[in-house]
Amino acid sequence: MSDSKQKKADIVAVAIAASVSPATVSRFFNRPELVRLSTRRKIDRTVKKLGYIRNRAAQTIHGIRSGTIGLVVPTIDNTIFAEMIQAFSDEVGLNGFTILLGTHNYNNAREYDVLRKFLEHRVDGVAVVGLDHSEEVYNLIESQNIPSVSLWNYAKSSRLICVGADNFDAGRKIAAHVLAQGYSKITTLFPPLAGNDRATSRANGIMKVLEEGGVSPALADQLETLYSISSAKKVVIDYLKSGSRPDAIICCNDILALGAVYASQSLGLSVPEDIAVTGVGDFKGSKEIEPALTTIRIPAKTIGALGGAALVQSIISPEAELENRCCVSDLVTRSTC
Amino acid sequence: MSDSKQKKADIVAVAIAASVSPATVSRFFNRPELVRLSTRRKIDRTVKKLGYIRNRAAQTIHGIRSGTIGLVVPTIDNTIFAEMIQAFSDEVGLNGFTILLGTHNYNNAREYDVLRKFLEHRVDGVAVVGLDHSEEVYNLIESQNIPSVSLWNYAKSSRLICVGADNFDAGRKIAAHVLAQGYSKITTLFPPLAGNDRATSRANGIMKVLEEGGVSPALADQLETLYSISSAKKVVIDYLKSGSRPDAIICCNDILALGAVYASQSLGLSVPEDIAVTGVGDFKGSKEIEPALTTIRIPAKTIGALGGAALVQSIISPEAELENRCCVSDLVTRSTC
DNA sequence: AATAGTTTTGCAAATGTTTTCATAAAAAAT
DNA sequence: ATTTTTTATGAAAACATTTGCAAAACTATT
Repeated sequence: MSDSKQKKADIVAVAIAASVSPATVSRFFNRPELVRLSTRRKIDRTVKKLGYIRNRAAQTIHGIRSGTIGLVVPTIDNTIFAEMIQAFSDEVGLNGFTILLGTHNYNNAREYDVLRKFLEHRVDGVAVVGLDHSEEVYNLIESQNIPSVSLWNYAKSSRLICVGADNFDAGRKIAAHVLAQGYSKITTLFPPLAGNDRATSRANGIMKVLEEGGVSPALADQLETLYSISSAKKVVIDYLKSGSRPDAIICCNDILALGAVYASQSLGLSVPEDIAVTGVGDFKGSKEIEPALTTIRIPAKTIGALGGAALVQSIISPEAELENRCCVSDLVTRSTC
Repeated sequence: MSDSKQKKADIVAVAIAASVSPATVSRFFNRPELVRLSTRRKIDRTVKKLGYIRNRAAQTIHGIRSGTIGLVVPTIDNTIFAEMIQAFSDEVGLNGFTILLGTHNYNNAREYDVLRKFLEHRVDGVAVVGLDHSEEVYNLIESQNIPSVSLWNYAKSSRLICVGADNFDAGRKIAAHVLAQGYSKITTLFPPLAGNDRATSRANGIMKVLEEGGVSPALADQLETLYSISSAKKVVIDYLKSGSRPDAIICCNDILALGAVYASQSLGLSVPEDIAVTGVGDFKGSKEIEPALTTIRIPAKTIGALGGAALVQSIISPEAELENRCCVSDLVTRSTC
C-alpha cells in the first residue's frame, strides 16, 4: 500500500517522460495557448500517468500570488461567524482562492501570531474581524502593506477598509423598538465588552437610547454573561429567582436572547406576556424558536460575501481604492416583544 | 501610506544589512543554538528593523513541511461541524500547523477539486469528513500517499484512518430508548441520505431497532427534510396539520429535532406529553432549550481534537501505524422523551 | 524552391530558502 | 606560545518552478 518508492513527480520528471523541456510543461499549465495542441495532449497524458501535481510553493517564490487568503476570526464555533466564514470562503473560492483559517479566541496577542504565520505563508490578503486590534497588528498589516479588510463592524473612518454593520445603530434600533412597545422596566444582558468592539458599539447604542428615554437600568439590572446559551440562561435564571421582574430583557445578541427566553420558560414565565426578550443578529434558528425572536437582522452572509469580494478585488487590482461598506441591519419584529 | 517602495526584505537583504551570510540568518531561525549570541542579537535587530518575514514557500520547496493541513468539510455553517473545526484547528495549532479550510457542500466532485488544490499547496496532511467519497478522491489521497484522516464517522474497516462515532450504534441507542419509554406510534425525520454516510448509518440503526420492535413506521410516517431548523419545522407542521398524531418523532439529528419541537409547540401540542421528540448529536443549545432535548451525545469536540492529534501524529512520525478510533456516543436523557 | 513571417520550443538565469562541507575563529589543553 | 579541539561562519549547490531570449520548426508568400 504505502509504496513511497517512486519519489513524487516534479515538472522535470514530466518533461522528460513527455520528451519536452520543463519550460514547455510550465507553459502547458500557465499559458496553454502558447503550446501546440499535439504537445499539449502529450503532456496532458504524461501528467495524468505520473500523477503530477503542481507545486504552488515553487511558483510563489517567483512573486506569483499564492492563491491563499488568511481569515482570522475570534472563534469558528459560533453560528454567526460560521455563517460569515462560509459565505466568505464561497466568495473567494469563486476566484480560485483558498482560505487559511485561524482563530484567536478574543485574545489580541494570539491574533498577531496568527496573522504573522499567515504572512509567512505569503497569503495574498488578510481578513480580520472587527476594528479593535492591537497596534502591533495594525503595524504588521500596514508595514507589509498587504491587501486587507475588516469584517463585521462598520465605522466611517476605520484604519482598515471595513465591510460590516453599524452596530451602534443596531443597538439603537432594538432599544428604540422596545421603548416604542411601551416597556419601561428594562434589564440588559451583555457579554464582556473588553476587546470586542462589535458588542461594545451595540451596548453603547442600546444604553444611549435607554438613557434618552429616561429608563436606564440600575447597575443591578445590567447583567453580564459569557457568550453562550447556557451561561446566559443560568445568569437570567439566577436573576429572576432573586425576585427581579423586568418588563423586558434587551440582549446584546441572539444567543444571549435564546438563553433569556429559555430561562423565563423554565421558570414558568411566558414570553412576551410576562417578560419581553430581544436579541441582535437574527441567527439561524431565531425565527423558528417558539415564540419567534424579535431581533435586529445583521446580515452575516452578506458581510462575508461582500467582504470576500472586496478583498479579492483589492488583491487583483491593487490600484482600485476600496470604500468602507455599511450593510443595513433591519428590525425584525416577531413574537418575543 | 502605500509606500510600496522598499521591495520586501528577503533573507539576503537581512544578511547584508547584518553583515553576515544568508546561511547564518537561516540558522538564526532554524537552529539558533548554532549561532553565537552576539551574532544572534545583531541579526535579531536587523530582522526587526527590516520587518523581514520568512517565506515558507521557499522553505517548502526544500521538502520541508509546509506547516499546513487541509480540512475539507461539507459546510462550516452548521453547529456540529463548526465545533469540530474549532477543536481540530486548536489541536493542530498546538503543533504549529495552520489549516486550509475548504467546503464542498455535499458535492463529491467539488471535494476532489478542493483536495487537489490543497495538494498543490503541499499541505502536510488532509482531513475529510465521513467515509463516503468518490473513487477519485480515494485515489488521489492514496496515490500521493499523504497523511490523512477521516473525521466523524467510525467504521471498523474503513479505507482511510477514521476518528469518529459509530453512527449506526447511535441510531440504535436512541431508538431503543424511545421504545423502552413505551412509545410505539413512531414517526421518523431524516435528511436526504444520498452521499451522507453519517446520516445513513444513523437512519439504518434507527430503522433496524424499530423493525426489531415491530413498530416500523409506514412510509407516510417517514419524513424527509432538508438539513435546517426551518425546513424541519415546516415539514413537521404540515405533517401534524394533516392529522397525523404519532407518539414520538425520532429525528436524525438535533437540528431536525429542534424543528420538530418548535413545530409541535407552534401547534399548541406539548412536548413530551403530546409528542415525544429525540435528536442525535447534542449540539450546543440542545441542553438549554425548553423542554431540554433528549438525544445522543456525539462528541464533536472530541472528534475534532482526536482527529487533529491523529493527523499530526501521522505527519510527524509517519512510521507510527494509526488505528481507527471510535468515540463513544452516549444517551443523554432529558425532558423531551 | 527560396524567403519572410509566425508559432513553438528549449536554454539558462532567476526566485528565496536550506544544507553540506570546508574553513576560520575562538577556546582549551599543553 | 603552540597545538588541539570545539564552535561559528561562509560558499555554493540544491530545491521546483517561471520567464526572457534566442533558436528551431513550421506556414505562408512569392
